[in-house]
Amino acid sequence: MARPKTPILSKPAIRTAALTLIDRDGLEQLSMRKLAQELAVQAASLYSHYRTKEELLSEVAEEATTHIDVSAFGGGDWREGLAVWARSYRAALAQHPNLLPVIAAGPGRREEALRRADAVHGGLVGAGWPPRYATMIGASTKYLVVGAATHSFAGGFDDDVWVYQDRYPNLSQAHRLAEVAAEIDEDSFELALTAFLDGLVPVYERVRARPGA
Amino acid sequence: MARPKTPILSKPAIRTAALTLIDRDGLEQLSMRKLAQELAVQAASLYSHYRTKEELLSEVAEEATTHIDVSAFGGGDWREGLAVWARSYRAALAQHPNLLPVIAAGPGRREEALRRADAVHGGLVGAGWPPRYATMIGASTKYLVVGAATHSFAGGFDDDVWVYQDRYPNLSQAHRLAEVAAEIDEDSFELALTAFLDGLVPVYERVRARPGA
DNA sequence: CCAGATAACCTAACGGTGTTCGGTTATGTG
DNA sequence: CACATAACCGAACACCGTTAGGTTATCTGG
Repeated sequence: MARPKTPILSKPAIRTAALTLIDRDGLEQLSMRKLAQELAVQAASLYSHYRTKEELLSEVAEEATTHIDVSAFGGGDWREGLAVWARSYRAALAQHPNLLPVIAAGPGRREEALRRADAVHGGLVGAGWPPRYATMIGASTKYLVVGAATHSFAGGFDDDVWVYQDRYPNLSQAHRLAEVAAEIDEDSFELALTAFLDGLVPVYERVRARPGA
Repeated sequence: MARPKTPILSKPAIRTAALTLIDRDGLEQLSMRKLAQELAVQAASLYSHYRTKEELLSEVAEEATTHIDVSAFGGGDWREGLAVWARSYRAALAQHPNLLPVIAAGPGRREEALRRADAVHGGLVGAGWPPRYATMIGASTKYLVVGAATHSFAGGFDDDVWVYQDRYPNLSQAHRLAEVAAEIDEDSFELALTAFLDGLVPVYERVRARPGA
């Protein structure tokens, strides 16, 4: 068999299949051969559309993060802008947890990621933050989101974690609560985000009062 | 050649060589064959000491995190305890940035990591936080540390260059940019940690005033 | 003191990986 | 209608983690 009458592959089709496999079996289970098999094709054929596996994963990541919302900075309310951004960011990561290492590995050459970073930065500056603070706050918020996602989704403790309870008495509470891990994750993230934003308020007032300091 | 007169390998020697290679060439460049070569040995010999590569990496990670300091919870000052923990945690990650994915992948079965988690949890409870909050605060602080480390070390600043331009508009040489990025990372982390801890104070007072809520 | 077990290395191989090379054939273009 | 190109395939390359089975030095029990 050689060239088919109608093309079997396309970049979007490859991306969709890859993301499906990643969601189902995990990132490290994805191989070019398995992906090809899913598409009823040979592995080498994928390289007509993507030059490397890395390039494919990068575009998959880009596609998975398109719904991150940076629009809430419009009103000049930096607190609301950050909160909406952070929550939608986290939601995007939560939708495809197995993809997280790819996204966390950095923006790479993903155009949209840079555009969003620019919107956040501009929104903070527009709301009155000095540029250098805007940089730091944007980075810090990302820390919270990515950090929360990694530790929520990355597995954490093993399943049979009860083994440790007698040896680590203080953790027993945490482990009991691990039954509702998703709820704890959510609450922890909200607590951290709220505390962080609250803690930023006095900094904002201080900086605004004395712009030169 | 068969069994040597004096053993060539040992678990510590393997760990040290592995960490050296990881520091020098990056995590994904480490293979059992290269590691064996560095130790003047065949790859299969490593399996007399470590059952899998994963087990080896886990112990390397454990060794690299031994200096994380959870002792500051002793005085009952939860704010100081968290700050010392977070900063020493971050310092440990910064010392071996290429190892970060292994550490970020979760405590797994690493004894020391669990012991420290227990100490943090116990320290917070001892300082007056309800167990449920202790769990969330411990997790959140880790979010900050791991998130900061992920985006500082793993990120490759090639594409994040624009972020720094407002602060250092004249800086276009990439080699000087690295140190600038490090400085901004440091400042961002400190800002985030301080804001987070500051934001926690009113929560603490609220929770203490009404323990049932 | 010697026998057997064990420890620590070896060579060779298995099944897997990402990727490349050189085909073959259908389609779009001059 | 010729030809370039696009889209597939089969086979292979150089790696990877890991295992099986072999060889030899050292340790241990009788």
